[in-house]
Amino acid sequence: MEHEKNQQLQDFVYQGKSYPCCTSLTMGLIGGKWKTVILYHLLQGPLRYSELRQQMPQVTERTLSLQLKALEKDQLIKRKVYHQKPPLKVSYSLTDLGKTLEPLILQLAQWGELVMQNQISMAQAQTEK
Amino acid sequence: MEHEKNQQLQDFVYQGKSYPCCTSLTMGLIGGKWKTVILYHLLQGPLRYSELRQQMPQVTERTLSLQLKALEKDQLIKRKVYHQKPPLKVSYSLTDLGKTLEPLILQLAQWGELVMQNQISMAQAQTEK
DNA sequence: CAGGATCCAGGATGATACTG
DNA sequence: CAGTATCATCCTGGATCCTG
Repeated sequence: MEHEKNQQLQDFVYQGKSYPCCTSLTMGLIGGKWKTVILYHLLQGPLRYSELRQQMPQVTERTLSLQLKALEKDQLIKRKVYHQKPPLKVSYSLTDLGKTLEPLILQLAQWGELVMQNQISMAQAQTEK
Repeated sequence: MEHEKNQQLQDFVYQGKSYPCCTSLTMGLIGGKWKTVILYHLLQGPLRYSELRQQMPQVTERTLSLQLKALEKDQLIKRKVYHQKPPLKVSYSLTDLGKTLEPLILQLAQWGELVMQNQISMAQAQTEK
C-alpha cells in the first residue's frame, strides 16, 4: 500500500517550491501581474527604482518592491546600491539568468501585440470548424 | 531607430480587460497556475476532460473547469460536445489562435527545464560582481 | 462523464502613512 | 530616494458534495 497518492508524480522543484510541470516552473518565476512588465523594461538596461515607477505608474510602491524582491530572490535580477551620500541610489538589472529570458519576454510581448492587432480582423474572419 | 522614451500609458485592452503592457496582456490570457499546463498538454492534440484530469492529477475539478472556461472565453481552446447517449463526451482542443501559442508554450517549457538543469551548476559557478 | 454549487483559506495586490 | 509598515480587499485555487 502506498501512503500518499498525490505527490508521487514528477514534480519540478526550484527554490523550495515545487511545480507540476516545467511550464509551471517558468510561470512561477515570471508569473503574476507585474513581473514580466518589470523584466520587459529591464531589457533596455538597468533602471532605478524611481525610473521603474515612472514606467509603470499603475503599480504601487509596495507591490513593486515585493515583486523586485521576488525576482531578486529567484536570481533573475540584481540589486545594486550606490553608497554615496544621500540621496540613495539603487539600480536594478538583469542577471545572466535573467538575460536568458529575453527571447521569452520578447515573444510574450510580440504575442500580445499580435492579439491586439488581430482581434478585429479575427472577429470578421471567424473560421469555425 | 529609436522608439519613444516617453511611452504613453496606453492600456492594452482585450476581451473587456485592460493591461498596462503587451506582456501583461499575454500573461492575462495564459497566466495563472494551470493555463499553461493545460495548453501544454493540448499541444499533443485534443483531450477529454477526464484525460486532462489524468494528466494533471493535482488540479481540482472546479479549478480545471474554471480554467478551461477562461481559456475558451479567450478563444484559445474550443470545447466540443459529442451528443451521443450518455456517458457524455467532451473534448478540448486548441483553436487557431491557441495554436499560435505553440512556440511560446514550448519556450516556457524549455526555459523551465533549463533552469532545472542549471540550478546546481549555477550554485557552484556563482559569479558575483 | 463532465462539470456546477458552496464554502473557505491563503496569497496577491492595493491605499495610505511613515522612515533611514 | 527608496523603500517599510499596516490594514483592507480581491482573487485564485482547494475541498467537498451534488447533478444532467
